[in-house]
Amino acid sequence: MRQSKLFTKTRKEAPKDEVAKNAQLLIRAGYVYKEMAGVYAFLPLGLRVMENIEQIIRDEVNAIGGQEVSLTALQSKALWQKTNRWDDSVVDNWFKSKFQNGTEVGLASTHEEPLTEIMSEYVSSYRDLPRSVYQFQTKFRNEARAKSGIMRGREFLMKDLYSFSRTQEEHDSFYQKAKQAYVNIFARVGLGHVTYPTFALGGSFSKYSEEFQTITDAGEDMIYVHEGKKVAVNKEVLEPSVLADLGLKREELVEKKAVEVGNIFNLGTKFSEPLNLAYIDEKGEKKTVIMGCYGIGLSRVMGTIVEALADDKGIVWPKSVAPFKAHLVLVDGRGGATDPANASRNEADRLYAALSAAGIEVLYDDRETRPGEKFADADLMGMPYRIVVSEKTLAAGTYELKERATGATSMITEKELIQLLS
RNA sequence: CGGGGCGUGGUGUAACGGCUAACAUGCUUCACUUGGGAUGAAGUGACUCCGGGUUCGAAUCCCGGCGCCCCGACCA
Repeated sequence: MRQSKLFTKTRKEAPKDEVAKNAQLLIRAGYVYKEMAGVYAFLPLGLRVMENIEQIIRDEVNAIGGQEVSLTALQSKALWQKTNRWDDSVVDNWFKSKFQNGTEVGLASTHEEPLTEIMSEYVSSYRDLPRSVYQFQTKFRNEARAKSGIMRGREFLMKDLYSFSRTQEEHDSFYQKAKQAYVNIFARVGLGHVTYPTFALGGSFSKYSEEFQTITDAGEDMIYVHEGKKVAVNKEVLEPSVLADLGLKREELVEKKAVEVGNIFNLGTKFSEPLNLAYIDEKGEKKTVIMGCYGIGLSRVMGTIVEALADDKGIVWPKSVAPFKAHLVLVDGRGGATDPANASRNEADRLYAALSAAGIEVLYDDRETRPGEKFADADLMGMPYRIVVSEKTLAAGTYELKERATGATSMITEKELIQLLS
């Protein structure tokens, strides 16, 4: 994409009303737009990042048999009353509204109820199980206090996966697969080295739940990390009995600030019981379905990547999620865009066309501005590679390649470039 | 929801109760310049968050609202 055509622009200064690094950088670089506290719009570059994260998650969840759906944001009061989760004294972050005829509705903050209801329509025999179903959905939570930029919003995109099993053993087996999928996902989005499966408070059906926590100062949680075993324990369950249970020694654990990027809950029959999700087994007996739920906040993951990897110059995207793998930067020759004999511009145009023809999408900074501004913008926007075309590189017959994460530069031919970016 | 801070051109800031609300940046035009946010010139752009009040006079003081940020509580 030609940067001169991109409707967003970068800003030199951070907005006054943001303190969080993720929001400051994402707004400065034109990835997101703040609508109100805890509510952000995703602009072209930001949407591309979000879609990349989404695709990685989709890959991994499909690989363990997840079936994708899209449930509704509007929820009926009657359904949530069946599980006693409609009342504001029980769930205090509902956004509620009414139809014109007075019927009360809510905006979903999670989807256990509606999906369990749907499954009960289709599950009746042991032959119908196990199943796992997931979606990417905008969740609405009326947080008392939105904070930390896009990391804790009132409206945010979440992947929520739910599993339906016949027995505890069957559930446990899926649980392990889901956990491994999460490990893969966080590795692929570039957070593997700072993300730990973490034991936390369980729900009503298990001793612990598991969270995936990413180490960053922007985090809200305190966790205790065991580097060797690559696991951690949330402060909320850091007790001698728990440690003994997990085979961990307190002195081997290091305290770190972290943000919860994913979680896994054993739900047991908490929802299947009241909503009547059951099956008839081989012996003709009626059994209640065992459930689990597995969430990942995509916008939070995006914010966490910025927090964890950015440097003082700006964002540093992992290749897997970057809106574009490379930022092609033209250092203009004399005459700018209007000079047909501007060799640098002609060559950059040609290279851009050649890359496009090879199926490689890059962000092409063809603007008529000075090099310093372009380099600063490229650093801020954070594409993994920066390719410079200038009179200098023209004379050398190669291009300059700079890696955003390391700052390493090298000269590279067109052929090598196509290979690198394919 | 408790506590604290803050609302001024698009953005970031300044302005003793007193001149036409200043500076920087952005944007437009011209000149010059082209490897790390250049330079000069000319333009553009603000009911100082909203509503009341005090005062000869309010961006500034007072009251009420709304919004934003931070700490805490909360966080399926």
